[in-house]
Order: sequence, then structure tokens, then C-alpha cells
Amino acid sequence: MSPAAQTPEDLVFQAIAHPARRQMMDLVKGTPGITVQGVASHFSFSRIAAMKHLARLETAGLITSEKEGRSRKLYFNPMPIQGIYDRWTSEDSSFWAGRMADMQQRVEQRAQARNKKNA
Amino acid sequence: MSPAAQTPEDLVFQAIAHPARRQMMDLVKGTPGITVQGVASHFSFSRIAAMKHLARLETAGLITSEKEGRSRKLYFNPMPIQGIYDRWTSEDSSFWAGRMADMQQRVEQRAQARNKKNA
DNA sequence: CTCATTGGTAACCAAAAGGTTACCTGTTGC
DNA sequence: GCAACAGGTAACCTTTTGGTTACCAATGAG
Repeated sequence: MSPAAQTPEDLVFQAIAHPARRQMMDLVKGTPGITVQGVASHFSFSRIAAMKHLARLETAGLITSEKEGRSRKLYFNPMPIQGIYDRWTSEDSSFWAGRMADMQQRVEQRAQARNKKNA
Repeated sequence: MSPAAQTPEDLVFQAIAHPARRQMMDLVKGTPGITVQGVASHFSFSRIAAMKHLARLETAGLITSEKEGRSRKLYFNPMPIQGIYDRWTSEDSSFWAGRMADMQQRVEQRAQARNKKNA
């Protein structure tokens, strides 16, 4: 695909195009603070491949990470998902955006509550 | 990407990864019954390239088409979008799925009402 | 302190993606 | 009836994607 001026939206949609990356997002969402190795261990491809996928998710803003010693902790970021939903549902989008923000808020609060557990 | 056993979800996510394809979906959604040529004329790349993109959207079930004389009419299909939303919002997903189905129903009804206009 | 673990970069390569032109058939408008 | 229009297929080519192995530095556990 043309590298011409990729928008944040482009990055998000491209990031989620790959099934492994979607599964990675599931893992990160389900286990906040999971490590790179923790994610990579779920896949049969190499750790380097996993890191490349994670890098794309992070570039797209779908996950965030923090280096902690020799590990890197990964966290899910739900905000870019709103753009996906809004894309073709512009009718009543203000209504749904509000609903979605509410629910995302709840998801985040739960994630914070779970944040004491490690990978 | 590996051609191994692509799920319908895979097809959808891959289809929407390309910005031109997203824009095409916008066009088809905004103008039900628009022709291939009608869509292609919005892009600087060749008609054949446009057709390839449209073919991917159709394979993914995101649009449908009907041959009419020498033209082909294109229609938006909102149902696969549900999968995109549900992907990472599995909490309360039964609640949102219901809401979303309602809204999609309304979108479709409006599309049918507009279906008398041509591209 | 030593070794194992974790993460990171670089180089490489096959396959896929996304474009191109050429050619053809069928339909429609004049 | 003819030319223009619309859609379709095939072949081709460049770029990107998604994997691989090799090597290294930093951290952590024993």
C-alpha cells in the first residue's frame, strides 16, 4: 500500500487487519501489564515477529507499553476503537459515541481494578 | 499475510485496512445503487484497481452488487460491521449488539427508501 | 558472579498487495 | 447499425508485509 501520508485512522485499520494482531489486542486487554514475552508465547511464530506486530499496534495507538527492568508491560488503549465504529454509523453517531464512551469508561475502570495482577 | 484459512472476520478486517476501500464504502453507503464507474471516478487510480478493491469489499460481504444491463449497482451491507465493534467490547456485548442491530435496521430501511435514486 | 531471560536491531527472503496496460464482450444511446 | 460506454480477465511489475535467523545489551534469579 502507498506510504503516502498515513492518517491515524489508517494506522488503526491496518493494524487490526492481521488476525494475530487482533488476538494480541485480546491478550493485552484481558491481561493488562502482560509482557512482550507473555504475548509472544501464545503464538507459534518467532518472538521477533510478535514484536513487530506489537510495534504496529503501538504505532497505531491501540496499545501502550512501559519498560520495566528487562520487561515491557503492555496495556490496551480502547480509544482508537471509537473511530472504527463511527466510520460507517455517522447517523446517530453522537448518540452512539456517548454510549460508547460510557462503556469504554467502564472497561477502563475494570482494567484499572485488575491492574494489580501481573502477567 | 498467510492465506491460511481466512475467516469471515479476517476478510472484513483486511478489506477495511485500505483507505480507498473505506472511502468506497462511504460512497456506496451514501449512494445506494452507485455503479462501479461511479465509484471509480472518485479515485485517481485506474478503473481496474478500483474494481479489485470493490471485489475485496464484496468478498468480505461489506457490499453487494447486482448487474443491471451494462452496469453494476453496488449496495452497502452494514451487518459485518457488528463484528468490528464486538471485537473488543465483549463485556455487555449482548446489550450493544441489540442496540446496534436496531440501528442497522434503521439504516437499512433508510437505504431502501432511497433506493429509487440512481447513481 | 554467572547464566538464563527479556527485549532489541539488522539483514534477509517469499508471498501478498496494489497498482499498471492490453484486450475483450456486452449493453446502450444516437 | 455503429460508436461509446461499462464491465471483465489476464499478465505484469513494484512495493509492502510478514515472516525468518543472527547477534547483542540489559536485567534478574540463583
